[in-house]
Amino acid sequence: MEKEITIYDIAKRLKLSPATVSRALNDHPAINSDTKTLITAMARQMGYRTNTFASNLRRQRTNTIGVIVPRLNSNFMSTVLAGMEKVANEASYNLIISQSLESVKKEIANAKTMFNSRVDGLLVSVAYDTDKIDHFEAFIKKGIPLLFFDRVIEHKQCTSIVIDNVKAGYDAVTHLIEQGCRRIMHVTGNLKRNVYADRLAGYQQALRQHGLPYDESLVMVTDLSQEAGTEAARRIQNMPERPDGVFVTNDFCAVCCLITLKKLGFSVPDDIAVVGFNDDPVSQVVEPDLTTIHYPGAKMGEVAAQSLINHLNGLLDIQTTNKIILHSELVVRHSSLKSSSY
Amino acid sequence: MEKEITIYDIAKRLKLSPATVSRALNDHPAINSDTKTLITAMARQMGYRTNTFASNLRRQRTNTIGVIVPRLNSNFMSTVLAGMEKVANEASYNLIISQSLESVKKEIANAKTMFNSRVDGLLVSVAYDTDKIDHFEAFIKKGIPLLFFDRVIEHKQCTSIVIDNVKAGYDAVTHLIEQGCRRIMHVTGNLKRNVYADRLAGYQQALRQHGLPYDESLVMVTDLSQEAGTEAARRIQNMPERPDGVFVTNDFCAVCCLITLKKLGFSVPDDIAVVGFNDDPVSQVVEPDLTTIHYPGAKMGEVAAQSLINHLNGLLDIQTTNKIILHSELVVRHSSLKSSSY
DNA sequence: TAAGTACTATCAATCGATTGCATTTTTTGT
DNA sequence: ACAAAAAATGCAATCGATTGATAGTACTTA
Repeated sequence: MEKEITIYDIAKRLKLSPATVSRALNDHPAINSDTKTLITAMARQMGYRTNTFASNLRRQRTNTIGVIVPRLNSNFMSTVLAGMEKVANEASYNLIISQSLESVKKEIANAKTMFNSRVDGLLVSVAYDTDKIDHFEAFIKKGIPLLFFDRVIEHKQCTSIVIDNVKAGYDAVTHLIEQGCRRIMHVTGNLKRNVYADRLAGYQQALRQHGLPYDESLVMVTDLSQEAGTEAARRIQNMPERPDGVFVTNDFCAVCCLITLKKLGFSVPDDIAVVGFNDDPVSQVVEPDLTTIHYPGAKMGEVAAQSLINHLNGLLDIQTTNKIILHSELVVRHSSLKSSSY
Repeated sequence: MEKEITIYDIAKRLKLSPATVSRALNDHPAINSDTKTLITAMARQMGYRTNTFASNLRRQRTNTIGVIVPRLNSNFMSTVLAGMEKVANEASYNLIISQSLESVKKEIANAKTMFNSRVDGLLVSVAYDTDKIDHFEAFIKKGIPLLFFDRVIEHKQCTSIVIDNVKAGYDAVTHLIEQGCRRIMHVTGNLKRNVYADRLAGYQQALRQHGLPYDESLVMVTDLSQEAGTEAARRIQNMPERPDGVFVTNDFCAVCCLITLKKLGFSVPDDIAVVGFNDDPVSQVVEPDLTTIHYPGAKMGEVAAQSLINHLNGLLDIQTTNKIILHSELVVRHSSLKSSSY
């Protein structure tokens, strides 16, 4: 455990003032470039490392971005985080990540921690049942930029990063209709969440546009877990008028549904076509492989982090950009291609 | 943007000294409990939040744990991280996460950042081709606890958290042998990494113990990507003496191999049995579902974080516990059950 | 040559919480 | 009621970097 080197040590050694050393290390224009070279060299030689606290204390910023997500361990979310980490790292920001585990209560606690850790900005994808955002008010009041991604909550002071979920839902269902489906079931999540509400809207829009009736009993709100997928398949089996297509807003759930359907003797896609959402790797593994909506996770993470950082660096004002919509697209695979259309 | 409240503001308001306020807020025994109540109440009322930098600057610790992983977005890793986050959060530590993207160079950069951020401790799973750990020496020298998990590097000053990879490999291969396999291929990753080297050792041990020859040409070192799985299947097809079993040390890679094998006309498990590693969700989706080694990711994250935190709180000395081995087990599914044994 | 300009570098205050030591207040025992 | 012990509080230095104001130096320019 050697002693930590400070700018004072460097200053003393070079018979300069700490102020000069500080400025030199920060590449301040008022310092002679020879002096800078000298100081930088000495700093390296002495093994100096800047003390972030002292610096933060003085500057009142942390170079840290907080991230709150429902859960870390989903393919989609970890991909988003990977994208954020990449951008943040390149801009030399640190990322503090915490998960709400889909509970508002934990989300509130996490927000408080982030607030106390004085993150420079916050990236949030809200929990399953969050409906107020009082717990983020503190950030807004203090002018700490707050940016929602994927599961967003509309707020005039916050930017949100999303895909066009209405269009995605519309595309998925239109595709099913074009494959000849006339009775399409929709398995989705909590409709409080924009992502699910919008996809439902897209579903309805597609039906309407193709002259199909909207039957509320075909919409199944679940937690989109694997069990929910299995359950959906069972329910389909027990329906008097069975659907000939199903649009599930989560790949894993869709895959479980698909597998169960097969077990129950249905032929996919001929008896019933299946479309998922997210383009999770599993969608390529299941048989038949799953038609799904490709969701640009890494991109979303990158854009979110980059926008926030640009805002922090004064390059872009988040307040003015209220919404960023990323491109998503339907990936057609075999789970939805009825043989009649080959 | 309101002014930030400090202990000085509270002190002035209550006509006390900042020292007393500080002590009261930290529940110092020398402060009268009535005074404490008074101060706590006032702090809440005024909306005080502690300034972590000032505190850190003074105390020389950060309540932050650094984590360096190869990549965030794998099922296994995100599960580990979820476990870590849970424990850290409960102990009110923050987690700074960064990914090396399997490159030593990035790993070195990340380590430097972590060092400069003065994390209180570091949790590391090394990159694909890391072979020296000079970049962690700084931590060791400074007495900053360093703990490796999963992909570990032996070091007498560091604890490592692993599963018994030799045993896992042994179990997997023994199972294949018991199913009647006599010529077993092994698709694995860089043998510099303990996890792969150990599994290979287990593979060899199982062969030896059952009187089967070790044929080096059956061991295929790859990057364990999905393409590698496909490639492995192709190679199997082109072998003069085809194997009747394959042990792949990664589920996703195994699944791709399995699917390709099927496409090439092999019957799984009858022509060739497949065993994977990790118990990734995909292993239950593929058909036939994949026999694999269940790997306790969340547990590993929890144990790693908890050990580190205990050490930091002086409850446990990391130096003495040199290695923690978690339990893993073989999960038998249909990809390896030859019909003769039904 | 005096004054003006542009560079460089320094001074000293500041960010907010912590803590060893000193001081004041309260309690205890006689 | 008073000294001694115990409890509660205050003082002031400290952690290290930053920065506005200021001073010194060298070089121009009139």
